[in-house]
Amino acid sequence: MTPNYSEAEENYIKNIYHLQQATGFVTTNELAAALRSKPASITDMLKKLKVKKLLHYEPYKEFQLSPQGKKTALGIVRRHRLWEYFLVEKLRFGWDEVHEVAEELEHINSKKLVDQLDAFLDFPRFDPHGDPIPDSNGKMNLQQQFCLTGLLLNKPAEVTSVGSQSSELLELLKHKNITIGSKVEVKRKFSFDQSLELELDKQITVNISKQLAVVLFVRPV
Amino acid sequence: MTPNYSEAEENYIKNIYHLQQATGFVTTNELAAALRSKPASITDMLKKLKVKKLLHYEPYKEFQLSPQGKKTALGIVRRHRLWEYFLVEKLRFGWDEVHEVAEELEHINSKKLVDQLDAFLDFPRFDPHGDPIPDSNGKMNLQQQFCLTGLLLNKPAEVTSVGSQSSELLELLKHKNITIGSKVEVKRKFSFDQSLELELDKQITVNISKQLAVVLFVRPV
DNA sequence: AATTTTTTTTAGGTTTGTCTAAAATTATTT
DNA sequence: AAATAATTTTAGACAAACCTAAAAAAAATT
Repeated sequence: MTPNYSEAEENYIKNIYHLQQATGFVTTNELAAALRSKPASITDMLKKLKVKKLLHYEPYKEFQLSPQGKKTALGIVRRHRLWEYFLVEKLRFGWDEVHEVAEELEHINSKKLVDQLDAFLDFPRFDPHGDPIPDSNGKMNLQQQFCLTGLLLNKPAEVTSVGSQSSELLELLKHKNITIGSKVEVKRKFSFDQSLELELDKQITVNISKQLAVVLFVRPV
Repeated sequence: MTPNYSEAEENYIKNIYHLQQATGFVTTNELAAALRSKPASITDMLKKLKVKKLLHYEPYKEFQLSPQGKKTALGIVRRHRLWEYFLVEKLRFGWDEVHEVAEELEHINSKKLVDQLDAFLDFPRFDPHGDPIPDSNGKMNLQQQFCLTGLLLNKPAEVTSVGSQSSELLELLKHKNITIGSKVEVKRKFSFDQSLELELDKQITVNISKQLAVVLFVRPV
């Protein structure tokens, strides 16, 4: 039925999928940065993915996943997020420790395994980072979430996801006591450096740099 | 600390471990058959495993795992059997469907993942095939089980494990309604073909060929 | 003990996925 | 529009893990 792809191919597909969310297209250099490899290696693989009809690609042009490629990507994202949910809910991982292990688990492509895991977890719709989990047909709940920088003053909201899993970011969030689910309200905006003063869980007040604000996503409550 | 080995290396180590249970030593041809690959490929890898100090090996001689290699093997076996237990107990897999998926899961070597999984499962001591699961130090419960051919007449016993996971064997067991945990009693032994007449679960009577009897293991009850 | 058979190793080749260095193309600047 | 800079591709190499065919060693036969 659906072919099986190598771990390397899957990593390319997954990263192209995430990168093309922004503008619909991805460049060789962008993808090389995301995969921490060299542009020459990217070109090699792009040609292979094109032959396998996973990618729309012409030399020297930007590229994007074909419908086939997108479907494959959604399968990988589904597996990744289900395993993250499992690790946090069942194996008591911290939500900031799951990423690496899920990167390995996501490559095990057994329909029975994944669907039974989904059922065992009671068909969760969002992973521990707040990102939606595709169902077995690849359908995802859209999120009515947006960037913290766009949140109006004194509007109560809830942190739903973070824009990166870098350990630097997670360290900072832990230190500031911000997690998925934290209740926040923007109290002041400083135009000098675009930093924000935030009220956290109706209690303490913290300051947030612009760099941090752009990677925090919230939903009004 | 402990190095990380490739999937291929782990498969070699695991198979050498199982094969050397019989006589303490393994030959190139034996291992090639077990891994469904060619003797020349085996030789290549043996040299690499020797360099990594996982294997005692001299050209043209039989070989066996070093203490390091055995420890590594026990880690792989632990992961394999824990995942098998998880698949059967939590994800409702049949005990005859778990092997392939567990072969993939076993290669994910994260101490936290494996130890938390172990805890989540309540530290099971035996996998669904009746084989003992090593603890986090590599210690296993010895089994007081023996081959069905050695079971005395009219001694009640319980099937604890099977000597192979071949689909042919599993098909036959399913047909005869024999599973791990079945209660059996040997009623007659026919010396002509060394077949056995068995009473199953105090109810029906079935006939078992010698070839089948040698791969069934039991424990007196 | 010499010959034949079997087992194991060596030599050389293939595929996948990576790399560096150089060439080609596209984009930007002057 | 020409020159420069940035991006992308090509060419050629490399490591891992496999293969086939031939050579070497060990085991079994006569």
